Amino acid sequence: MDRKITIADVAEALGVSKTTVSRAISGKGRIGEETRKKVLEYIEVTDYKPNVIAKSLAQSKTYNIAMILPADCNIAELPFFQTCMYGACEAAAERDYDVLTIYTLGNESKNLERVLINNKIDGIIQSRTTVNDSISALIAKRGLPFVAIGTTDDPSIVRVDHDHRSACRELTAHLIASGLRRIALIGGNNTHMVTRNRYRGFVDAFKEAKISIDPELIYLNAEGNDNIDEVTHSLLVKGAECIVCMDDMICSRVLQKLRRDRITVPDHVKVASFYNSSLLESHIPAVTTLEFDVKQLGETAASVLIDLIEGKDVKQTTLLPYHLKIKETT
Amino acid sequence: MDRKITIADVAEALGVSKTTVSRAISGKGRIGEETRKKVLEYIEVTDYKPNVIAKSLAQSKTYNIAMILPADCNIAELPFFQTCMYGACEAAAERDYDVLTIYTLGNESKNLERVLINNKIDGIIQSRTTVNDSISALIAKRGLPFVAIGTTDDPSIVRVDHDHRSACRELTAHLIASGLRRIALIGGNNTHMVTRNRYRGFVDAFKEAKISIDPELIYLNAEGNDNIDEVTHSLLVKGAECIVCMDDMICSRVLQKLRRDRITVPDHVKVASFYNSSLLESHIPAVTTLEFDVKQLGETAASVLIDLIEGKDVKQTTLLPYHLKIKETT
DNA sequence: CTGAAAGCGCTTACAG
DNA sequence: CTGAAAGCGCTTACAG
Repeated sequence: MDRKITIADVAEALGVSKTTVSRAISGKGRIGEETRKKVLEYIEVTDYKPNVIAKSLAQSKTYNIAMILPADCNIAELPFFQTCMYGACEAAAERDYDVLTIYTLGNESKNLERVLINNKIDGIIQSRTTVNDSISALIAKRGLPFVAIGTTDDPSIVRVDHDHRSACRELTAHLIASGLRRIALIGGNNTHMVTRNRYRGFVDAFKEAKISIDPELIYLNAEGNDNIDEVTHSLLVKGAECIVCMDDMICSRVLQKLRRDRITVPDHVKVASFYNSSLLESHIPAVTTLEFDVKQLGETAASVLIDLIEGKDVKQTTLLPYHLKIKETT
Repeated sequence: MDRKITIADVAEALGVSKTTVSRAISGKGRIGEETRKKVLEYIEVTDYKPNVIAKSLAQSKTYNIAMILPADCNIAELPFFQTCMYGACEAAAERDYDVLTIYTLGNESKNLERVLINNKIDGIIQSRTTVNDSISALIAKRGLPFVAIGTTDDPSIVRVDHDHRSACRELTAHLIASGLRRIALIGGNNTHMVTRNRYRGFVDAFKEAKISIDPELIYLNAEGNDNIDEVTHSLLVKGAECIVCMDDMICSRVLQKLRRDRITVPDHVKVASFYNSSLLESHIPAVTTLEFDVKQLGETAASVLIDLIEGKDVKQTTLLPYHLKIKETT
């Protein structure tokens, strides 16, 4: 491979200064239309590509963003994070940024700190927010542009999310409207903000309908298969007419348990999920769920972050739409 | 945030040259023990961290590697890629490298090309190899250090993989040894090298046992749930005594189909899988599978790649071990 | 509108 | 063993 052509080569070949070439490329600073065209044409022909590292050093910018991913997510959450990541990469590439991945385990953040110290990124996307989020706090302290996917305690943090609360309210309201009263809820890890949001939406719908919730029918932090089996069983004993699952992992386990116990859906009991991943995709009967465009979520997060990095105005909160899919299980 | 301290600051504070400070940190070049200690101590106390971008420019190195991930993998493969990626990130961080993600869709590679052009990486890990891999070819042409996870056509490519062929041979041999003869095989996408390798191992075991394979019992490219249901059904009709599944997605679908049809495992038919993900984790009865340490695979790939980048000698092929888990389904 | 020059913060022959 | 200086390839006040 022959030596890469540099801005100096271009300048010399064209008989102009490096400054001029730089301006033609960046579009910053005054420059004659003639000159600009000449330069742009030449770099097009010669396929000159500026060295991003040199640009980084001169501008103190890396054109990299980081995505923080939980190393300890369960298998059902994987498609979410992966799709988010995919969307973020696509949107970043569109603006000539790359994304580097940082895994965090619980509140441990040594990899994040390494990357921050090494100045390898211009901004960060956090893919999941938790209660008392020490990771968010760490980033905020560094003053690096930062976007959280999800809900945060700290109102100053820019965030992007699906409108889980409204979505879950709407699904629940639909169930209530269809005559159901004893609606049970099984939710996952309650330190995740998303769990809390979904729960709030559930509560909202009951409040609006002026019906009180039977606390006996609410189970949060129901992780692990055995636990879910037990919960499902006891909900039926307590006369639940419908079981709403906060995620598809839970839902698919509930459906399995019901099938094993020969309890038919929707005849004996209705089932719905607050999420719609490929886990439930081909389930028969089709499951009533909420549908969110996760790739779009990742794209939006990256796009908002880059706006932030480039000093544009961004909304503090961007809420993405959802779709309610009413199917056979309810 | 006050201005970051630079190598010049350190040099000045210590009354030495930048050269000396640089040498103390990098360990390259002669330097007095006294001086080195003094410098190291000072940067320890002041928490000086060299600017990686400047280092990059001076050395034409980025301390970034890229991991190529398929954007179109199915949900059952996700844990594999994610765990691989996690392992790679951990191993890279250990040596102060970061990893940036590139998604490719089929043979499309515009994101890869962008990253190559921008000189943002020192090397690449490809997470899955296919037949006639145009991505590999593209990278090889650029002359960038490159490690493939999996098997490649091109023998010059450095690769890291689990020993799928031996593993599948051993599992199959075990089944044969336990008296089974009509052993069926259901495999996935046959343009993936891993599918071919597993198939070869299956064949190896039959050859060794001097038993011929009934081609009627072999199904490759069996993707999609409906397809797998049909295949399962027809295999039973053809008198299969055991169904070996090449991956857990297939296996879990086969088990589901058998359950629906009230066919008991292992009484009526035996079942085994060439892979062991959390998909099958809590299945009852427990499934006979092969076990691979995927995180270790990612770690090894990153570690070999960085060796390659740093000019160390690496083995052309690194094959990682496996474990055969004989359980109740056979 | 254009350019010479300094600067970003490192590394590394070269000389001593 | 140590240092002055040039260089990596850009950007950006500043001057004209």
